[in-house]
Amino acid sequence: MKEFAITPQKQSNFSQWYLEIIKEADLAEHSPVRGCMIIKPHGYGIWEKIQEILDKKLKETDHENVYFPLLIPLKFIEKESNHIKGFAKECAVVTHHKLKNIDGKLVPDSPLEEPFIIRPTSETIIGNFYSSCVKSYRDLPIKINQWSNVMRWELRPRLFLRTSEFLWQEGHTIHETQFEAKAHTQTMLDLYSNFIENYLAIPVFKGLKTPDERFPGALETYCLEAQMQDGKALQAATSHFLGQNFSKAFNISFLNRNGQKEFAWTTSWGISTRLIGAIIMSHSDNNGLILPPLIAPKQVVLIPILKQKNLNDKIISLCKKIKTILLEHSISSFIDQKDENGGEKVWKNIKKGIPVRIEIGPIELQKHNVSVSCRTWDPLKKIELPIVRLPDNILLLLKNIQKDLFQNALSRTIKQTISIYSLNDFHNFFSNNAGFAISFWHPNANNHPLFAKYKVSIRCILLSSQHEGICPFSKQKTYNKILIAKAY
RNA sequence: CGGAAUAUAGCUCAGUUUGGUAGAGCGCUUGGUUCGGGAUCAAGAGGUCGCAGGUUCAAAUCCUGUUAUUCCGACCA
Repeated sequence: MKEFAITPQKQSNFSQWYLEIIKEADLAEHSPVRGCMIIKPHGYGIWEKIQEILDKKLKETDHENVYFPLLIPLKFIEKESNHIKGFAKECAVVTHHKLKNIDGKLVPDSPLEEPFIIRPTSETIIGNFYSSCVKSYRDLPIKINQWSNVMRWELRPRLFLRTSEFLWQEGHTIHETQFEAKAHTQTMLDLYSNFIENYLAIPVFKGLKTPDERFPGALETYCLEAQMQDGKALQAATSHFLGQNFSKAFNISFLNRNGQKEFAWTTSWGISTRLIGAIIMSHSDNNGLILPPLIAPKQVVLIPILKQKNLNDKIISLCKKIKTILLEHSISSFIDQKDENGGEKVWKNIKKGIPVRIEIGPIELQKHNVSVSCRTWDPLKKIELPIVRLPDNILLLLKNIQKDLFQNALSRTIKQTISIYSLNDFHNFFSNNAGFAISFWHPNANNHPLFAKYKVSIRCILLSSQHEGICPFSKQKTYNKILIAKAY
């Protein structure tokens, strides 16, 4: 037996380990198109769970789903100057509308009078539409959401973390007042952090992006930053307060309660398939993927052990019965009936990160027991559970796995996060450690050369800071604290 | 988009220096013995060597171009 299922181990080569997890857990593959991935059933199943849970939360908070076109007229992007600056460099452009056959080769034909871009985000096309819908304060607020794909031409793609095409959810809201819009930006940030911590079991820091890292066209960009097992930061969600920038660019105006014309206040916010990368890099080990039960497409795998032909039918029907009983308790499961060697089958399910494994063979049949193992345990450890009250016990195990994964990720994050108060601390920490440093910071502080030296950046200005201190970069008094880290 | 490395069977790789009939292990198929921790024996299938040109009697091997992947940088969610 191999010592570990995954080679290389995460301690020796984290990025290769990450790619190996994706391969061994059968989540996704490269496609013939550079930067675009094929998301396979197990990987897409995780995305569907994310969609299912988040979609419900969005609807509970009075958002409605819509769909806008993939193609956006070029002139829309030109209307907001910061927006152009941010996205012009990474837009795929559609310039022709048919193909011509020349000596067996197809070449683009019939240029479009006005080219389209493939959406990198939809603020512009949505803004354009709502300019004609919004007439009165009575029309507001408008709270919509879109599940879609977007394209941002990437120079260095990585599966799930940075692909040219990715799947996401983009919410857009239009409000009567600045106060309401700002509050909504915060509400969505909170909704995301609850979702990511409680379902994906990933602890996050809430923060505000510095002007350099802001969404192009936003007045404020809020974010959630999570620490991966290698100590690097991954932005897990964003929420933007767009002020009146887009409403002015697209003329979203209304008559207010005093009968005066006013520009609306807008927000946008999103999460993407990148979260799947965050799940992998937060929880997985050298035996493969580990999925938090609340996000696992299948929470339980039932493995029939077919040794004696006369008992096989009984074992299979017991598996089916247990599957039904589990489903009645909202536990998703599947029977792995593939004709494979038992050990190999077990390892495949370990690598895929299925939270709970149940084995049922002649012994279990006789004892009215099942053998149960959790993905977070040693692969060899098994316990016996009676079939009566099985769902309650499984629910408890799933709950414990979910809790343990969050606790592990949290204690690791805490362990790899320190407060620094001087340039010397900065130097000492990053020359020896991977992780997060928290420091006082004054907005007037210049970009200090230490950031470049250690290839770290300001991930965000933390929302939680309350006390006054001295910024080590500018020596000025400040209430701001920043999170400093290497970033994905 | 700059720098470096790689591309040969489903996977991991040898063969390239010195041009001469395409190799191994694992996996796959079939049959046997097995099966409660990545089994084993036997037989078999499977590749115009990333792609396009060029040199040559002859190219996986030499030359030019190109594409993809991995890592580093710049850029970004």
